[in-house]
Amino acid sequence: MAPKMTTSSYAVLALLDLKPWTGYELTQQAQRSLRYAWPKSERLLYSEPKKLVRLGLATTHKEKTGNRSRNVYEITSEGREALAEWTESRTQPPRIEIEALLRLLFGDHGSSQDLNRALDELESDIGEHHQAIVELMGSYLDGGHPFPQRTHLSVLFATFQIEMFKTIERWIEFARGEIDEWPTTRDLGMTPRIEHLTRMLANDESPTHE
Amino acid sequence: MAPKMTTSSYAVLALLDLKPWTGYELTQQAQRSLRYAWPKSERLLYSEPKKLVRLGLATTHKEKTGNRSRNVYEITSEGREALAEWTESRTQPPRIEIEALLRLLFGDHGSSQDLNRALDELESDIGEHHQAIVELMGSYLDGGHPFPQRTHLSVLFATFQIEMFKTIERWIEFARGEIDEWPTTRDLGMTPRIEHLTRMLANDESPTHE
DNA sequence: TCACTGATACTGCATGTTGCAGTAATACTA
DNA sequence: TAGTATTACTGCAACATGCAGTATCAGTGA
Repeated sequence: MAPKMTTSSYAVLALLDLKPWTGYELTQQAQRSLRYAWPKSERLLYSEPKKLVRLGLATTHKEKTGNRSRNVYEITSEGREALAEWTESRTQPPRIEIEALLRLLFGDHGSSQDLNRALDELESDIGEHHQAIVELMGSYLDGGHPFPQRTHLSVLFATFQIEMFKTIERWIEFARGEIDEWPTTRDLGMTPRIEHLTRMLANDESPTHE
Repeated sequence: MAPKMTTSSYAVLALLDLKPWTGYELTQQAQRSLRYAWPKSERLLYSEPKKLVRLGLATTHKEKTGNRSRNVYEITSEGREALAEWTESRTQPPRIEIEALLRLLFGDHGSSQDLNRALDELESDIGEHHQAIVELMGSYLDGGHPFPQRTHLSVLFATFQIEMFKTIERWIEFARGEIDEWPTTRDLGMTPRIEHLTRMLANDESPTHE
């Protein structure tokens, strides 16, 4: 049976539309630039271009550096057609996995220290990415974009990430403040403060902007 | 070999710590309440409690309604111990998959109409969830929380979701405004406007709050 | 009362995806 | 010249998803 084109297949195909890449370059590039929109494992990123070749959407040939060879992949015209079809299909709904929030939801199993540690870890994970994006934007100003004519797309995407990261960091601060006021993590229930927050949320207001 | 405890295993175990559930109830409950922190398929949520039983962290027995039986799962004391260990482990880094943003990154393959459609779809997906949370908060005010003594945790988590959804919706508006000014999606590159945005991002400022 | 729809209550299987271990050449550096 | 880091992958077991399939039960309208 012909393998199925997944969103990840199209992501790799879209990269190949920019220029030919080796398998290794694809893994590096995809992890750098697509990580925040479509995070995929190195292993998969090595497999996808092979699938594209099987489907006739890309070609491959080996290049040699001394005694070591690497696979270079190139998009075909069928590949470009497939990309056009992708554009017409419905996007998949977003999917957000944050284990720190799962810990919060079951925060009454542990101490508020445990909860704060989960928040610290989330802050540190987000902070790393946040800083990386800010630095990337600095490098764009110095002409460091690998495809200068595509800068507008990268930058508009980067605004998304910065907004997200700032929102999460602001919420972590807010959450820490709330948890600090809790005498315990367990059986607190609908205190006046929590009722106030619930009422704001039910009116679609932002408690972190008070 | 003993199967490995994944974060999803602990998520189900944490639900079982609240009360015994049937397999079906677990799938429903997990999809409703955990969807935004830890989205998992129905199929997995049927499998996880069986694994917990194999590991001795839960017990199971069948209950009959007429001719139909269902599996009821209950946590064991070993299960409670395992939960305590989970609390001490490092949380996994957050993972965010948004195909609409992937489309934006490769937006120069299609028209600005295609791009706007991707944004519309994202807006509609987010809007659904957004509305559901607001309504859920309304029901909490009417005493509708299934575990009233745990309301504080649900509500603090809900503030996260509301902030996220509002941020994404605000960004979509912003992105539409930017794209509207583009004569084309292709080869725009570093226009003065894009340079202005890049400079703001490099200074860690929010262009959507201008 | 009887057909029909929708919710309950799952299981099996193919396929997609990840993590890890393993292999080996090349480049850099102390 | 030895040791480390980077390049450049592959194989495999295990995790996870989607879909089809099976069967019971509850409620509704004709």
